[in-house]
Amino acid sequence: MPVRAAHLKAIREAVAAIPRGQVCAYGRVAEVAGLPGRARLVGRVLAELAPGDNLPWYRVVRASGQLAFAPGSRAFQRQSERLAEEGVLIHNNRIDLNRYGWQLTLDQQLWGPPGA
DNA sequence: ACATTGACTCGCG
DNA sequence: GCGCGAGCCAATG
Repeated sequence: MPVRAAHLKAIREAVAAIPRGQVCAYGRVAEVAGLPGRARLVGRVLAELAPGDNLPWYRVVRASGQLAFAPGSRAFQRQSERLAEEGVLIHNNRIDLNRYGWQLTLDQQLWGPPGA
């Protein structure tokens, strides 16, 4: 298997799949992309996006709920704004993943995926 | 070829 | 919650 082009595509698709108004951790994006354990690769890909890229990069956050940028930095503010536009609010520099995290609903967790 | 550096994460104490 | 160490691995110097 090749190393890069395929991974890039998979990661972009995973990010694009994050629903509006929700966020997803780097590690989970990697998993969805079929690259478990490769959260840093996701970060690297996002770091190299062109300015006009449509990918919703701002929906990707740390597993802790914090943004990947230093609080107060320009990048941090940009991301905060984009998220706020979708109703994702940050308190004490972190996002409530139980509320905005892209994850299975409680029912799905308890009952398993439909049809399984 | 080696060392450092990240938009990361997890387990342990 | 925090610091540490260990994985992770492509890019950079």
